[in-house]
Amino acid sequence: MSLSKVQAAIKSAENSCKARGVNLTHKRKQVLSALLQSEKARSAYELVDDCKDEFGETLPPMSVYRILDFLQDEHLVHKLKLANKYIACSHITCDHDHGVVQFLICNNCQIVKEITINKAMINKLQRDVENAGFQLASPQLEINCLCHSCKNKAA
Amino acid sequence: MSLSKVQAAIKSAENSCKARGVNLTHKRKQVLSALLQSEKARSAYELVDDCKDEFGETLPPMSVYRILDFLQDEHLVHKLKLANKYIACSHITCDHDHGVVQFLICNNCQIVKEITINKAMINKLQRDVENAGFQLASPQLEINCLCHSCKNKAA
DNA sequence: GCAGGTAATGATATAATGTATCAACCACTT
DNA sequence: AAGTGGTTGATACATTATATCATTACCTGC
Repeated sequence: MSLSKVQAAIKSAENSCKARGVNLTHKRKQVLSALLQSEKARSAYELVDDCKDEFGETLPPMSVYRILDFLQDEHLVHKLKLANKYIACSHITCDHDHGVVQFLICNNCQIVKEITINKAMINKLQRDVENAGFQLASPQLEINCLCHSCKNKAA
Repeated sequence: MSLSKVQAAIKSAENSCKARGVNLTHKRKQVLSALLQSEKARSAYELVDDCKDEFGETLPPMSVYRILDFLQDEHLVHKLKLANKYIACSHITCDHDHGVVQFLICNNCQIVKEITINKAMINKLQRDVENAGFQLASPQLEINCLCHSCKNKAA
């Protein structure tokens, strides 16, 4: 993401935090900024390195985990459990309605692509899940995939 | 799963391994058996304990990981990445066509439930994924959920 | 039966990810 | 300035997983 867009996203996140009465501190901004700038999902320890490289901040891993928890509570960051990595929520910069976003995660190189799928489909899935006595944790699925380039390499 | 069903599943696994020219050894059978008997998904280290408790076998974790890799290669076991745990493939005992099985995983207690969903839906998802230049690793999705009892506790 | 090879397992060390706990710091109020 | 709550640091440790080399089991041709 371009630096100017990152700036705008941080600004917007700052506002939404203020509105909710919580504090987007300097270090929380740095972690969020590192995530926004990254093309790929990042692990907590990668974010420690990112903040070191980019801001000269040596955050202990513990703090990064806490900050990630905070950012998740504020819906600014999403954890991809399939990859044990974190990404900035795409809606931060793009608030208009764009269908239901799904995460395609390459099992080989762990690159993440977001696609939108039919809402009717998610609704159907949701009904099936509820009929089984469960409840969808999120309409965003994490989907085990192989990306184009890894698929070709494997062949 | 009842013991007699476990026996039958092991037998069937033995045959399919023989057909493929690989060896379902004693210890591999024990790990598979522990998985089949378990109601829930098990971690590798839990399987170490299971084999100890049940067979008096003290397998080193390294061996369990290798055995799990083998069982996955033979499509006898599936790894749930969302939970970092392993389950026996349901088709081992039940080979007739029963639609597409999906895993519902409770984010709180990690109980796993399998439901079957419409094949048309999976086909549609598959097309969407392929249009994005990706490829489904498996038609079996791992779906972040909350189970009935955890949902009630949370309320 | 046994030398030699391959498959399977053991043992050890270590990496990667994440949590628990208590201490220190900082900002704000009074 | 002292108290208070929120934030961060430091340390220890738990859990999951991999790398590497040694050992054992089994089979095959002789």
